[in-house]
Amino acid sequence: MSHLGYSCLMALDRDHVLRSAAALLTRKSTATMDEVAKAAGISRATLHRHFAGRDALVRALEQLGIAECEGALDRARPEEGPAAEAVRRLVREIQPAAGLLSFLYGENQLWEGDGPHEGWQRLDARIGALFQRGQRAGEFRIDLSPVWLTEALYGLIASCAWATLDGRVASRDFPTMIAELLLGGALRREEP
Amino acid sequence: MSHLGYSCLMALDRDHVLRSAAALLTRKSTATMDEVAKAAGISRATLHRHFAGRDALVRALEQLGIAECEGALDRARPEEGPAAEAVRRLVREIQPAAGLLSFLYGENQLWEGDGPHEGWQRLDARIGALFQRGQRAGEFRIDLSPVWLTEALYGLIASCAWATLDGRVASRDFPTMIAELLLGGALRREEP
DNA sequence: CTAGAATGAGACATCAATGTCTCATCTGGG
DNA sequence: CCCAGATGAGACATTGATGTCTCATTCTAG
Repeated sequence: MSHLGYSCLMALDRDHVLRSAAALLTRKSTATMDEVAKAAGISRATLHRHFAGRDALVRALEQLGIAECEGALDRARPEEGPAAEAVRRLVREIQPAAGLLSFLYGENQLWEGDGPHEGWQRLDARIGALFQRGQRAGEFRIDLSPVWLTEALYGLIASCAWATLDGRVASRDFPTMIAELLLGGALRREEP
Repeated sequence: MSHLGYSCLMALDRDHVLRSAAALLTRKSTATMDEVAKAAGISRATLHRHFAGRDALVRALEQLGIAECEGALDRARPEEGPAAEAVRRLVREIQPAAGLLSFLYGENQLWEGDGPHEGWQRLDARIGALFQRGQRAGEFRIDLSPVWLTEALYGLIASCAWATLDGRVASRDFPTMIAELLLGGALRREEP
């Protein structure tokens, strides 16, 4: 195997391990390094060659989660068109990362240090700006702060991801359930 | 100390320990038995005299959480008046237990056994029935299932409890933020 | 006051997860 | 074919939390 081929395979492996770990930890957040290794189909020794320890693994998953969110946000084009439509696009794009996000959301360890990772702050700011744009445009009500709307979006994503895991919500309904509740609420609208 | 007096004091202590533990674990869900004991102002030995182990402590907290929820639900009179008002009452009554609930919500360990505790099922059913009543009365839209609305309520409570802890949401806004978002959503209503 | 009950402090063994190490084996490129 | 790099299997020590135990001290009912 050439040096180029080697690097390439390592990178592929690393990504595969990361995604397997995300899938497992989504279901069982206390899984052992041994279980993570088995889930990825590699030995514990190799797992340690990729990630120095559990902490490093979680940090890598955090980076992955941030990257997926930023990608989803980019694809959702949050500055474009009505804010409500942008929110719907965002929820749709973020669905594949929902499991990983709900895991990270529950890792209090990540939020205990000297403030959250810079990446989360940037995401919070971008999503908050989207809600603020909707408020300025008169689309969104102004008595719910952008900060709270952002937080609520995360909470709904985590709830729905979790409810999807054991079948209380169908996977195909994920985008609708979240976006409709967040935007329109439970109250029935008056028919015009 | 008489046998009667003994039992009484033990019960008081037990409740105090339970509530201290809830307050601590809300902030740091991985707190040690030692930290829990210190937070309650007792020694680790005494803590073990009250609760056989960490598992027993978490189970007791689960019971407490269920009891607090049922109490809140009772006081909210979910069968009375408009469903939307009943939801608002429920959110208001449940606020004091929000921290404990968000801790329990994150303890995946509780949901991994042979289905969740019976108490949660009963609560889910009661809250689901409230949303269903609202749908039948034409108050709530029917394209969001009662199961999802119940799940979303839990998610919003957990998010808001967490956001309250580090000051992103003011404690006094808790009931409004949750009820308004859940019921009305982010979209601005047309002025009649 | 006195005896029994409860507590606090700490020693101690246990246990599970982790991190590190070695070595045999496998694989692919030269 | 041969070798460097990667892997898997497993041994090993370490660490932190846990559960159990003892004993001295404190407190309170009688």
